[in-house]
Amino acid sequence: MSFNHQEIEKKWQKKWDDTRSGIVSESTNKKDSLYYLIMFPYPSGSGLHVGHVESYAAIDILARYQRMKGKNVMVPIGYDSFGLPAENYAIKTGVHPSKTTKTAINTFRQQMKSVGLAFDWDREISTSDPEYYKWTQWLFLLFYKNGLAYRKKSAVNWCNSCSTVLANEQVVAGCCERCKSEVVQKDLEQWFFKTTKYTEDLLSGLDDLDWPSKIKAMQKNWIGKSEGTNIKFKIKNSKSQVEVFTTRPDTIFGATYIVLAPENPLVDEIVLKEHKEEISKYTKNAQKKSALERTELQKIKTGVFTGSYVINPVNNEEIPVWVADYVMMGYGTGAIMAVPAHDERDFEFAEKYSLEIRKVVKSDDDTKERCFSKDGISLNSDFLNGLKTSDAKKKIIKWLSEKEAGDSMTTYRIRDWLVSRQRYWGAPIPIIWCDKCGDVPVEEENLPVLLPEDVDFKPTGESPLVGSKTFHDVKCPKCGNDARRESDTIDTFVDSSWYHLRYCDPKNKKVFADKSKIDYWCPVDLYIGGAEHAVMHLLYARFFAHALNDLGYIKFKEPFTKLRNQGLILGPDGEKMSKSSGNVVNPDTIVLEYGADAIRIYEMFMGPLEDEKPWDIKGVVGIRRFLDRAWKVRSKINKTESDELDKLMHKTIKKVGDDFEVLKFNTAISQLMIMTNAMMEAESVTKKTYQSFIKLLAPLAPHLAEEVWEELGNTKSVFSDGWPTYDKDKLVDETITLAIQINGKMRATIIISPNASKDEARLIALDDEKINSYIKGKDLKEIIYVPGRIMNIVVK
RNA sequence: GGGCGAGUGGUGGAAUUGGUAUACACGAGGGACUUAAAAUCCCUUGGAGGAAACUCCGUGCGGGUUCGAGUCCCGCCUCGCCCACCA
Repeated sequence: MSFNHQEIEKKWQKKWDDTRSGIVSESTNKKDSLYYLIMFPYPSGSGLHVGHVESYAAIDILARYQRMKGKNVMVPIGYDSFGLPAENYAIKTGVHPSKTTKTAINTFRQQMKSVGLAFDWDREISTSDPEYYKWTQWLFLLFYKNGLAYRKKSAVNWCNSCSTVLANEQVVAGCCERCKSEVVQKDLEQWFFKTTKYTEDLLSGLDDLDWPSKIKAMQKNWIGKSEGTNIKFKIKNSKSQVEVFTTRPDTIFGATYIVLAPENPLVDEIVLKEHKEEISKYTKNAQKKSALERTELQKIKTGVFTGSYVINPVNNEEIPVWVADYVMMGYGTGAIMAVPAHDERDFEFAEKYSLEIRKVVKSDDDTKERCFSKDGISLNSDFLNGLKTSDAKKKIIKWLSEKEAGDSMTTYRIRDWLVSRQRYWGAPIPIIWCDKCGDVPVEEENLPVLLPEDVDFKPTGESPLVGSKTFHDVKCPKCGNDARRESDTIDTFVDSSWYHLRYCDPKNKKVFADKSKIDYWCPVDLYIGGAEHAVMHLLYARFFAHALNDLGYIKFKEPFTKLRNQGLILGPDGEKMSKSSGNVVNPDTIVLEYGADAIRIYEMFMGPLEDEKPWDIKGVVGIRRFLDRAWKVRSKINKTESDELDKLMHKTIKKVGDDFEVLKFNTAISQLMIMTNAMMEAESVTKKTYQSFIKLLAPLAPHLAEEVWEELGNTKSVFSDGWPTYDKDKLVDETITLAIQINGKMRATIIISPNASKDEARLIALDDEKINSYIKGKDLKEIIYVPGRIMNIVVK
């Protein structure tokens, strides 16, 4: 006999929807509040994925568990609904993104409800909703007014395929993070957020976070702090100087040439007439190259001599200045001093162009032909000779700074966040351009700046908003003259940088969220999502929190106290699920055939939450069998049960609770299976024990638990009756099997009290026939006894 | 090149953080029920040897520490992910 999951699910899902019991979270003065958050989904047309179900089920189970323990838990849900897929779909089909988005959201909601997720539906938000993006625009203006949003012309990443600029974080190995096509450099005037204002805070803030070390490392890596020295080389026959950045100032006596990045503004200034043509050809060519080409591995280094020389401050030597695209403008000062004897890249370049290679650091291994880039002892370096690299660095920095020829300098890889996009489906940037007044912010009472409907979606390199008749032309709020709106939209990563704040107070019309409500819920106690957001969303959201903290809007700097990444669920073939491989598992069909409880438990039972693991439909069948057995235990209910069963129940209560606390759902489920098997084997089970079991199962299998609970004669929800408690005395057994090792090898077991003394244990062990056969005729050297764990008899 | 992580049965994975390796589940084999199948229930299931009691081997490889190592240390191998001409 099997239970009818379809009927049960329909019944309880309706009941939960009607009563909203235990789901709606109020900010009260109750202290025990928890804020659990999952990274909200992009509502794609293909619907909910089994990967979504994994993290959502995990959060849902924890939330239900904590609510049973009396905590006030908020688990909100919403949709990251602005973005390119809907817009690209519109370009192809002509269907407006708002329409497809609405449909997709309805599908998502229905699917999430079908797996019994107890989200607080009253807090549902959607980033493309004007009620939401009004506040995205408001925050943009807040940043603008406080100097955290600014406009600047610079070389930016441009994706031809997406027809928009991209932030540095959205360029992966020279390609667009979204569409994987090549990214090129363009000189454009764009809007930026000043993330670099909080660089050090973003770095140090990582220390106290309970986040996977990998994500912390990635953020650290991305911020890319590098401590080195800025050295000034005077240009011969000029008042100007070249500033270079190096982490090895101790090798300055080995600097045999200088390299400028092609984009370095100094190039034009110092290049000699006879070299001008060649240089401009080279720099133009370099600019045309994509970031991918520039950084391509094994690339043959190229460069051109400028004709100019600089003076080395330590020995007044004249050093030639070259331009080469192996030096990047975006890092350090866009110029380096080349020390070919001690840097691989410089070595390669020097060999090619026959530049001097001068050794100034002694290596441990002189037989090596190639350059030596590790630390060693300085030589051929005048006053640095004989010093260890670390000491030489100190000495030269002191020397340079005294001569005002250089100083310590810290550089970072992180750049300000480019937030404008030349695309339609996003929040319009709330700025008005006036010929007289320049850029003027839209007044607060005129927010939101609504997305116009009368646009041609086709990207032209300009924002599609440019073509709108209703949108573009406005009066300047300052002077009243004819003006035009900024037509770019805001990067959708801005939308998702503050949604966790809006959840605290999603319907507020006066502020983005009431301060007291943010104080009550935030920061987020547990955040679950994919690791792919390591340096984009998570860094941006942290920046927002740091900025809003700085501006006095929130009390905390770090928005997500604890973070966990769910592992990827692979297809049955062990490959990443994708439409093209045809290995995508649709949760709907699983829910229909095996039930919502089965898919929830199966996804938790597959393995540790953070691991990558393949889908196996046989596993779902196994879980369904377990649920059927758990259901069938009802027929065993009687007045009595064995002591062993009672004890096992208490152990199970402890184990399941402990495992939930640390998100080890797989072992919690395994314990429930052990309990179920024991109940099925038992003569009878008391109602009390079975009810406790059902409560433990309830967070995992809420539908089944509610149904059984009601059948057992309870009138209120199983979730309203509290989490079972265990009796400590019942966790220990009167006797246990103790493993006996002889010389470290497991040889026998004895039955003994877990807290027997060493003498007692020794007596029993030495009385054992089998043990005796091993130690007969040998010298007993030592007996190691760990009560309740092991005894090791050492003989010779 | 740098950083992070992982290697345990046929498979997914357990192992109280140094104490009976392989819990739980899947799969496989055998049996019961059935006209038959499905479902369900019971038994077996790391490898090798043995009729059996039992013995030996066994957590990627090689060392080490320890009474005792999947777990700690040193040196390798393999795989995965992230970053990378970062000066």
